[in-house]
Amino acid sequence: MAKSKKREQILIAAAKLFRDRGYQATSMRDLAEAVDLKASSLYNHIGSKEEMLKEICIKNADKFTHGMRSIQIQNINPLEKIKSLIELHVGVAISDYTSVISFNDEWRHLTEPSLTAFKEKRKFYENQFLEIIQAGIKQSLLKNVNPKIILYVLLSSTRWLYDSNSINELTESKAEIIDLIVEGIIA
Amino acid sequence: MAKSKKREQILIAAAKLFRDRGYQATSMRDLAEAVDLKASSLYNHIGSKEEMLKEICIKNADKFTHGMRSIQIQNINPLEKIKSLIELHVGVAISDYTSVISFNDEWRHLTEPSLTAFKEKRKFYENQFLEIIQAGIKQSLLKNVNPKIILYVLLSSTRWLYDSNSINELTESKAEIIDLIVEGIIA
DNA sequence: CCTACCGATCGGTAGG
DNA sequence: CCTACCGATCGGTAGG
Repeated sequence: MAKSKKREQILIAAAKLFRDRGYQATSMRDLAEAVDLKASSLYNHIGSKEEMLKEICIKNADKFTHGMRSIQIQNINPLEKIKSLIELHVGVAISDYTSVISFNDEWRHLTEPSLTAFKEKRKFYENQFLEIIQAGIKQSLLKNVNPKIILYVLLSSTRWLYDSNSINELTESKAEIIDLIVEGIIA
Repeated sequence: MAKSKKREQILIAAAKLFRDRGYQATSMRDLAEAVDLKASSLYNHIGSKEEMLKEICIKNADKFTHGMRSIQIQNINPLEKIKSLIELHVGVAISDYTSVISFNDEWRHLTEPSLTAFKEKRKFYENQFLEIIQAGIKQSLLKNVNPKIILYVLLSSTRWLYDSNSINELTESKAEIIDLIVEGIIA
């Protein structure tokens, strides 16, 4: 097997273990076993345990950054942009639900300078999101509520998608999920 | 200091460390230092590291179970019950945001039989919640959407409250938060 | 409540 | 890619 292929396999197994047990509770020996290797052999493919976490976190952060960029340049109103952003979140969660949890919960185990780099990426994304919300309020498209509250409610409301065991049965419900979050639950 | 008082102090410090660093990344030596003790002395007050996690998780689970019970017996329609439940979630998060994160994220580090006991408590709560949602749909108070999706969106939409640094500035916004979740973000 | 210490396990390296 | 091994750290105990 090509070296990069094996590396890819290791990263996928790592993301899975990080999701199931958490970063700290995953040992390099666990990971080695999952890819049929001895622990020491992992280091022919990866630099360190943290390097894998960093790669998973940054890769996911970039998905959101790129999604944001392509939404921002569209000629649609802030409310439509928000709907697209929620769709982005649902889409990323569904397409790669093993690694998106590291992005959400395990990033705090990064050490400097990766930690700051990650947090800045995230902050940048949230600020862009916030600007869209503020524009939406200004145009009376959104309720005149503290924009940060709207942001946090929106960001968290898709956070069940990747630790639900029922993710498979729900992937076709994207439109319903967006509708619930945007328009509420009332009939 | 009375023995139970010190124990209480240890549990509060533990909840804080579990929230900030995660259960696995918190060592008994870290915890000891936080309460001005040597690691071995902790064991005069607590049985084990996991016992503390269990206590924190179960204590929080009980808050939700009790809240659910008092809401269920009220003579109000399903939609009003759901609003009360969201208020319960916001209230618990605000009143004890250091330990509610263990309840949400760190419980998976429990071992048997505590793990099953916890999961059953949680399942029971979710089932009760689900029944209220189903009744709401039946009475055409709620959108006719997969009730599980509604449940998960509701449960996750308050999950930002305890890892936000801005929790203090938002505690007065309880009504706005509930309104956003129930009625959506559109003006 | 402390000092002293236990076996187990950790991430990672040396050397081939 | 493996065997063999490193120092560090872990949760927890003995004994006073």
